[in-house]
Amino acid sequence: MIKYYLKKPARSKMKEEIKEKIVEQISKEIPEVEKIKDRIKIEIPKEDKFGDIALNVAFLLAKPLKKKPVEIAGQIKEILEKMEDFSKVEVAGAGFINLFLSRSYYASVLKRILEEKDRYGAAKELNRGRINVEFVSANPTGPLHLGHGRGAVVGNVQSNLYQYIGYKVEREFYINDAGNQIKKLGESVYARFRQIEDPTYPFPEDGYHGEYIKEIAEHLHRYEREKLLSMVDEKQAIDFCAEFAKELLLERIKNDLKEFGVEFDIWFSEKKLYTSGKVDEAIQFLREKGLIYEKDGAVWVKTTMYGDDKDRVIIKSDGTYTYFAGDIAYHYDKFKRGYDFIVNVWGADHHGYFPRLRAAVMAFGVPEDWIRVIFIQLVKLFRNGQEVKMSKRSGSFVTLKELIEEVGKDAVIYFFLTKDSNTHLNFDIDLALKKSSENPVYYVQYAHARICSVFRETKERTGFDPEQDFTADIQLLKEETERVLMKYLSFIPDLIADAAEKQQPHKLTQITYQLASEFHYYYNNFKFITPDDENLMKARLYLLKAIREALRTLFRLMGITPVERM
RNA sequence: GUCCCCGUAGCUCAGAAGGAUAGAGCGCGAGAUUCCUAAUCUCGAGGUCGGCGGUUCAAAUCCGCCCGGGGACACCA
Repeated sequence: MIKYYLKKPARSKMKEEIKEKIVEQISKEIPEVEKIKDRIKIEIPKEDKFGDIALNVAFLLAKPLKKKPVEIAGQIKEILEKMEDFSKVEVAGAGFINLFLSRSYYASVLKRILEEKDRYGAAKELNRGRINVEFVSANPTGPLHLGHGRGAVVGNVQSNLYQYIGYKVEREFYINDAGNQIKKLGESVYARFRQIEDPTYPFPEDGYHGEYIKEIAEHLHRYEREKLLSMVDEKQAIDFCAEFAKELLLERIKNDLKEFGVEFDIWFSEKKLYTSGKVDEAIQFLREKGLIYEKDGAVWVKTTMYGDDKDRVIIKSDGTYTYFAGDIAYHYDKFKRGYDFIVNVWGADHHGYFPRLRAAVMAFGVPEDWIRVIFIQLVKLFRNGQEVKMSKRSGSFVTLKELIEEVGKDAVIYFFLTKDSNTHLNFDIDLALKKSSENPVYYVQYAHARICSVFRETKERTGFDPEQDFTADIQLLKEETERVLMKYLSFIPDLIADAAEKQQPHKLTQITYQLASEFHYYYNNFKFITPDDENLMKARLYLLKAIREALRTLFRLMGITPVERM
């Protein structure tokens, strides 16, 4: 699937700040550095022996200076060694410059984390722009299934991420309450209603088979039997069933999402688009721009003007609107609301639909990347190593609600975020239920609970309560593991911002897992409760407290519970 | 036919938008508990990054061609 994200690479704050400083120093002796400035990469090496930050500057200067990268690196090393942000500067490999951050730098990082708490690194003000994220948008014709759940998590977490980097986000659910699906819903419910008294009453061929349809029919039979049977016109009865079922199912959807921690600011009704004349308004707008014409008795829009393969019909020859017409009107409405950009979270099966919608939207006069789409691939459920086959048509499928009831909200969210939304996801129910390190959800939650446990134990044993505000001397944290932890903590805002800008919320699970893993290692190799060395104890607890806040920041973004006791 | 996505360890997948010896989890093999939670950790084996060219100091990553898998191309919603 195509990845539609911001074309500009992430400009993370910390890396940019460091880069500016470094370039400033180098340019004093090597002015050529200004020319290759944009290509300088501030990298966080995978291996700690390569330092906290790696620079590729020497490679970039090789050509203009006509010297070997290693020689240039040596020269730059001497310049950077004078800067106090770095405790050590090394030249390695063919010309990498590895920088080691100093303890005083880390002290400021930890302090900042404890001040910002579970909003570590988050934008203080939502002044970067106002955007709209539309997701789930399930037809109110049945319960939410796993695909919707994945879309809900991805849409919600991506919204959180946008807020983290400073956007004001409006979450929107588009209710497909017009058209054939709702009609089928009404027919299905009505047929089940009639079958209660007359089992031979025909069920519509492509109707909805789920048990919930029967339940609704039974409810109607109990409370609205006379009313429905007295309707002379069957169509009227079907409409009544449709309306009743739709409202009920929509309520259920809302409740399921709420329990899942997902809430919307706007519930937008498709039906209202038509009744309020917004479709005609949008078509009129396009007509004035000369993008509308008639052919073969239908009305077409010239989407080819904006990169679509072919023009598209918006009013069929029978006079009714196509679904596309509704979508154009819907997006015209969003356009008029004045967002800086909008994001749509769609099932991957709508992939081919994107160019045409983008074309229509571009006709409104917005740039190409004003509309962005995140595609959600299929979720397959596995139990006992076997795929749990799902079919909505036959009515045999596991709903989102059932899955949450079985494995818990946190596991569902976490598992939905383990892979790029763009790739197929295998959901292993057995793994999600395991209470061991194999289960990543337990693993990360346990890290948090463990820190809480250490704090409780500290208070118990020493009388010192780490939950209170206190200060510590970070210089005492001399272990390699501690340095690695502080380094990782310092880069977390960059990593989150990166995930936000690339629209890859699944990176949050990776960031979280890595932090948890590093902490577990620390726990297993060092003692934190050391009353005979109170200063060291406080320094370590101070670090633990920062780790806990960073975990909480990540949990908060994902919507996962920071469990204090397990 | 046109277009899009994918191909990395036995399996599931990462790979900080071109960097150092390609990583993790599971699985496999070997170990650790008088201990703040073993719901944890340590070590090891395992690779032609689908193939062939190209771009450059440097390619799993960018470009071209080929092979294999999946998907999209409605006056459906």
